[in-house]
Parts: sequence; structure tokens; C-alpha cells
Amino acid sequence: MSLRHAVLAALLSGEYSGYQLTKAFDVGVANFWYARPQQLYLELSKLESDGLISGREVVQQSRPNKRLFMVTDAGLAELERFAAAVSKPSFIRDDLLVKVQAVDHVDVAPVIAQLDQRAAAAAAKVEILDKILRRFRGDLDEETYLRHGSPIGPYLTCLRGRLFEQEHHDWSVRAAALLRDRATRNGDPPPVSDQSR
Amino acid sequence: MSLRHAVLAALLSGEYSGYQLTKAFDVGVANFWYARPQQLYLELSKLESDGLISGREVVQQSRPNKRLFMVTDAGLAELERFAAAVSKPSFIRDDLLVKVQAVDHVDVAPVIAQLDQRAAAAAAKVEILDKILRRFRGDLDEETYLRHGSPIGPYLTCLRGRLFEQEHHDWSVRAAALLRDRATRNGDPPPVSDQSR
DNA sequence: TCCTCCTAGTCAGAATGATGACTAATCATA
DNA sequence: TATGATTAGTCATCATTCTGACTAGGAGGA
Repeated sequence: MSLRHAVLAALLSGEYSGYQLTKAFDVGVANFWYARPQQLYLELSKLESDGLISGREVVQQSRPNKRLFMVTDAGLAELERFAAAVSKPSFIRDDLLVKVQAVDHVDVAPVIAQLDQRAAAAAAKVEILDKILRRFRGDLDEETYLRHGSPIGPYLTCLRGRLFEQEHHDWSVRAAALLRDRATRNGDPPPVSDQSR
Repeated sequence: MSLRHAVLAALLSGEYSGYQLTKAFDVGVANFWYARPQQLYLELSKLESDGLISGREVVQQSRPNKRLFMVTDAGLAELERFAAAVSKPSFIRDDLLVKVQAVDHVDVAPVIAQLDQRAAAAAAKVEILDKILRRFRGDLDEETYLRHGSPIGPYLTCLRGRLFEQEHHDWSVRAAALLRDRATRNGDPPPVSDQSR
């Protein structure tokens, strides 16, 4: 039951509408959780009926009205409780890794193509996260921000996301190059990933 | 539906019993997926009734009998299909990150304690994975193994797991040190994580 | 001899997450 | 003046994962 707490934690940074949250969570900018719009809307209404957040209607002209949510005292207490409870161990769970695991026994070409895609996607995310980190820092350098800046929580999770994506990128590039090299040397048609496939 | 394929991919390395698989998956040595024993046993019986793996009874004296499973041709075909299909994007989903995200608003001490624990756990995993990698390599150096060694799939996923744990460790250590430093400077009782809390 | 751990596996059901199909108004653009 | 994109959100249902509780025999140590 952690989407619940992820949403609560996200709402600490200020008031958001469901739609704004989906933007943060869906694009995957959410560096500490991930969820689809439908899940978020559902969770928001559950949180509200449990009294952990409260929403207020904002009437907009030229846009559909929206509801902005903020964490209540009860919500903060719940987060406090959650933060002090033991965490589940974290682990990787990745489709593509399963495919790489099987690569000695199945056709490598599509796996290499997917590694290429992943590398590109990870590089794009690194850039996005860098932008967000710069926005947090303002004109402070990273050392100074880490020592004195605020908020520190979102900055740290963002940093973690950035490191993860960077490493994900580097590994993907390396794995793709390696598998390509091995496939070529084995006399298979060199699997070059381009638009034509 | 990827536990299915994770199990198939794991069984490519040889025959395993359910119990052996649980050891690999549960300890988290599984660098590409993670699952509990109950899930694995259930998945194994589903895979068998779908004809993707076949099991044979091995009678043991002084131990309960066990069933060893191997991937069938149909199973291999299924993996082939899976490997060529599009992958879901990967993302981090971590309780502890949610807590760190909220750290500007909740008590830091328990979060710091959990970061310490995480760092230790990650360091332990790095060692385990290094051992496994060395066993794969034998007396080859890494460059040579990556170019010519076999199997390459499990080696690459293991390498990925190792990089992930290393980075997880480094980030946890850094985050814990930082939060501790900030808490101390703010005049709070310095949160040192020891056995007494 | 008792107690606990290890091997080996099973069952049922709760919790959580993912998916497809909708509504409805406005804005920009061709 | 259509057409598609964007904002804003809802509903029902399916799929997947997680959890607790349970069985059963042998090994090893106090």
C-alpha cells in the first residue's frame, strides 16, 4: 500500500490537482514511484474519503474546473507513521533484463534493438532530471544546496533517479555494443538497429 | 505476466527444483526479478500445465523427493516470442525513496536509520554478486569474458545487478551522511543509528 | 530426547496494480 | 470549419503480486 504514501509525499510539495499529479507520475519524472492516471485519481479519492488529504474546487474559465488537494494533519501523521515503519527491500524488476538473461538461447537482434531504445530513453530522462535538479538549486552549486538548500527530500530522490537512469543508460549501451560485437563475430548478419526494422 | 518469463529464463541455465529456484529468487540474488517461494511454486505448476516446462521426479534418500524442471521447446518458443515483444519501461519503486521524499516534513531519525540499513544490505549484495561474477569468469578477466565467455546473458544481468547495488549503496551512504549533518546543525539531538534505537 | 533448522512443497484469499473504454469542454491549426 | 490535441476526470474489471498459515520428514546440536 505504497502508492498511497507516494501520493501523500508528492502532495507535500504543495497543492496539486489530480491532472497535475498524473503529469508528474506518468511521464516518469516521478523519480520515486510511478503510476497511471487512473490509479492516481482512484487513490486521491480514497485518500480524501479517509481524511488524509482535502480537496478544494477551483473554478476556471476556459478550462474544466479542477480540484486541488493538500495533505491534512491526519495525512501528515500517517506519513510520519509510514516513515518510521520498516521498508521493504528494493529490487529491480525489468522485462528487458529477463530478455537479456535469455539471450544465449533466443534471437539477439530484437534484444539489441530494445537495449538501444532503452539507452536513448534513459539519456532523455537524465536530461529531464538534470533540468529539474538545476531548477531546485537555482544559483547554488550542488555541494552548497545539499548542505543548506531546501527542500532536500525531493532533491535527494531526484538525484537518485538521475544516477539510476545514468547507470541504466551506460549499462544498456555497453550491453548492446557487446552483443552486437559477439553476433557479428559469430557470422550472423550484423544486427544494426535502424528505422528500417 | 513476467514472472512467468523470468522463471523460464532462469530455467534456461539448467534443471532446477522449485526449492532451488526459491533460493535464487528469494535471497534476491536474482538480479533480474524477485519473487517469493509461493509465487514460484504456483508459477511452476502453471508453466507445467501449459507445457512450457516439464518436470521429473527425483527420488532422494534422507531428503524429501523433489521435482526438477526444464524448459520445453514450447517454452523456448514462448521466450523467443517474449524477447521480441516490446518491453515495458523500467522504473524504480522503492518505499524508502517515498520516505526520503517526505523527509522535509517528517522525523528524519528513522529515515536515516533505514538508509544505514539499506547501505549495509546493498554492500552485502555487492559482495555476493561479485562472487557470482568471479565464478562465471573462472580465470578469464572481465574484458575477455565479455568478448568470448559463455553464458553472456546471466553475466550481463548479474553485472547490472551489481552496478545497481553499488550505486544504491553509495547514494544511501551519502544521503544518510547529509541528513545526519543537517539534523545536527539544526540543533536536534544528533541522530546516530545504533542498536539502541 | 527434545528442539530447532533445513529441505520441499501447497492452498486460499487479500492487497495492489494495470487496462480499456468513457465523458466533456476548450484551444490551436490547417 | 473540421480535426486533433490538451485539460480534467470517472468507472468497471482484469491481472498480478503478496501474505499467512499449513504439511512433513530428516539432520544436527544441547
